[in-house]
Amino acid sequence: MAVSEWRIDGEAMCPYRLVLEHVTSRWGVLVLIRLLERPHRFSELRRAIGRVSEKMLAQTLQTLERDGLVHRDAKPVIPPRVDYSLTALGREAAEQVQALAGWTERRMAEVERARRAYDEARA
Amino acid sequence: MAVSEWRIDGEAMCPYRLVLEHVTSRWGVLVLIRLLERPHRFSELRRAIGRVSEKMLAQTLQTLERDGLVHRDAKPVIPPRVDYSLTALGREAAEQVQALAGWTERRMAEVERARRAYDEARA
DNA sequence: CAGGATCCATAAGGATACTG
DNA sequence: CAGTATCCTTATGGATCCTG
Repeated sequence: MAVSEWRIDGEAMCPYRLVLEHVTSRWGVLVLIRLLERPHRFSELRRAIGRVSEKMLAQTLQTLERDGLVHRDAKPVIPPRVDYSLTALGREAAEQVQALAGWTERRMAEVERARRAYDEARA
Repeated sequence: MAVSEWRIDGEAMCPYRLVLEHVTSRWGVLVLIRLLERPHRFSELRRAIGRVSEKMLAQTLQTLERDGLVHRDAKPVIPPRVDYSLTALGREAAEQVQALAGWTERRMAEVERARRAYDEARA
């Protein structure tokens, strides 16, 4: 399958929304946050994130690489070794994403309180 | 259909990831940014965002309301009038989201340059 | 006008098997 | 090990019709 076929976009959308969707995508968020900590190999990322299929991880990494956020360093050795790291641009994106994720964690208790109130109000 | 059935989550995931997915969801991002500007009625939001179906907009608003980020004010008049606005919590979330969206817009040119380079490299 | 209900197309995502 | 290819299931999202 060509890269262009599995891209998340069906276009016909302002281009910046697309990047936004890439970095805020389910696995994009988690990859960026992990790589902010340090570079990771493919299988390290898989284990660190957990419950991500090889397919989705590969897709996510390729999308982020194409957007210039992630750098892929494939060493020509056997067995293969590929390291992923953030580019300067990717680091900026990851910091924004982490800020949002951090806010979410900090406010989680309030959100859960709101949910209980909402659910009770119509039960 | 019950609210619990269309919720974005299939659970079995750490709860904060869920909130993160709500606020970073395709329409969640756009709704929060619009409401940061000022309160909107349902159909105002539809027009402001563009190309969102009624179903998706309603779903998104309900999810955000349940999470305590959006306040829904339904006036008992005919024809119905419903205003949506941000709660204090929602304003915080929206500001984070807007920061991310702002970064994306500012860096768009760089991302497109990276994409061209990527595509050329394998064409 | 603000949505709920229903039906339908497509896309996201996972499992498995396979390869350099 | 780091993916690709294939098949399959489920979820997302839109169109349409309906109602208070």
